[in-house]
Amino acid sequence: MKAEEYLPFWKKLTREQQNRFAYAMRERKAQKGTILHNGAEDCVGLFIVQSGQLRVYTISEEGKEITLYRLFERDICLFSASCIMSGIEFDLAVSAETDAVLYQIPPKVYQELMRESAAVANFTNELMASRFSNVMWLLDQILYKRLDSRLAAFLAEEMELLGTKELKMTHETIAQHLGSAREVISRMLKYFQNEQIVELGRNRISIVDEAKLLETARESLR
Amino acid sequence: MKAEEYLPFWKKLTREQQNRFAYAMRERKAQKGTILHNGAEDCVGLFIVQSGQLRVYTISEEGKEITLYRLFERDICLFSASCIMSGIEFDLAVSAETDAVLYQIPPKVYQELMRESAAVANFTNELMASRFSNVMWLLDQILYKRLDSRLAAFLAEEMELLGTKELKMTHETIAQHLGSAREVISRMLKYFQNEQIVELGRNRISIVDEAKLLETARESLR
DNA sequence: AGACGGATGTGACAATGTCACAGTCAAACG
DNA sequence: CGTTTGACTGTGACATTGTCACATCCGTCT
Repeated sequence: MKAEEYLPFWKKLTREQQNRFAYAMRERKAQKGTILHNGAEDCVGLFIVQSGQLRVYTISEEGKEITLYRLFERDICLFSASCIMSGIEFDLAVSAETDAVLYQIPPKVYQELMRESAAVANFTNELMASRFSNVMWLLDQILYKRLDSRLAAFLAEEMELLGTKELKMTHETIAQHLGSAREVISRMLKYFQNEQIVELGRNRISIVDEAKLLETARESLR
Repeated sequence: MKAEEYLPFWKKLTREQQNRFAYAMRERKAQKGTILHNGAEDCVGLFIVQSGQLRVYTISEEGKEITLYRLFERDICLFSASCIMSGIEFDLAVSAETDAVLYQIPPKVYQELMRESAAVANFTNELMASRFSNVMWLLDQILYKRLDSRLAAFLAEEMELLGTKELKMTHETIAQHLGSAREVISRMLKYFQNEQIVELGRNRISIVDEAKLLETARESLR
């Protein structure tokens, strides 16, 4: 395991701390769809994403979801260890959007190091600030952007991530990403189809006119 | 100045660090309405609220506002020093909602201490986690609560804070707190008036039926 | 081929936001 | 003491998004 590549504070740890860290760290494979963390009660510890893609999201009491942000290779998932961070009073869920390989660090080990080392604590700070930034960005989107624009942006992002114009996903899934309702997404996609931006099939959305999609993602402020 | 009362990490600082901190700290008085911080460019440093009440909010390009959270006595305003926190990529504004007295800590001094002391860094962490929690709470409100419920809750909170049932504020101001539009708030207040929950006047909202107000704040999930 | 279940389509209506403009009140001024 | 001015509030029409209740469709498994 080459933890040091992922952790900028590595060099500032003592040899003993490095050993403790390395000794506690485990590799974990997760299949696509696995729920890695759900709510405050389970406290699996930090994840470092070695490969694959995670989705961090919230679920309301009624079961409505919205994606807060995603994590990719080299990203670190802080909130799967939210129990060790005092001050956090909200629940997130984390799932594997693709098959993924993770390094897992037990919460207690990380917590200890954070208390001992200013470098680790400051790193954790930066990490939290990044996630905070992601959520603030989302808040802006929700408050000030139209849904058609957000939908277009989402489709463009998926296209980018998957490297294909043929997206295999249901309208319901998209609604859960955007925090909207299936019917609304369905209508909007149908509208996109009329505009020749996409072509629709069961469980399939093909981007036909990428330029127009990006245009839609950009325009239409509320 | 009794900074130590406000700062749980105080006892973990060396005498020299304590001196540096105390020497750099200044008292600052701010009149109601003063904008203490706006955007990433100005970096005044941390505030500790000695008395009064601050409002932390965002403004969109079009000028729409929404209140993220408020700070009261003994609270610490982190984002007025957002420049020293790497990882933060969003802009907030902070204003004094009442006349206020603050302790002000220069960004560089705090940054230095954060790098040196794990206690300071961990404290900063907790602080950020708290603010993050506030924003997550707000996100939940926006996504899953009806506006009438949020409005009722806001009026109840104001009543509580000011210790009076006679609120002096404009519909526009309320809209800015809730991230809504003036017309919508006006209509909703008028509805509240019909329901004998409030009584309205120019620049004045009197809570008539507190029980009903609280009821409205509680019920009506989306 | 038929049945089943997940996925999508649709209409009606509710909630909120937007726009344009009208009315109204209170402080300030002459 | 009346008028004026600007801020505040009211209102209708319409756009956007969410909700609900069903209908329909498509692919897979018998």
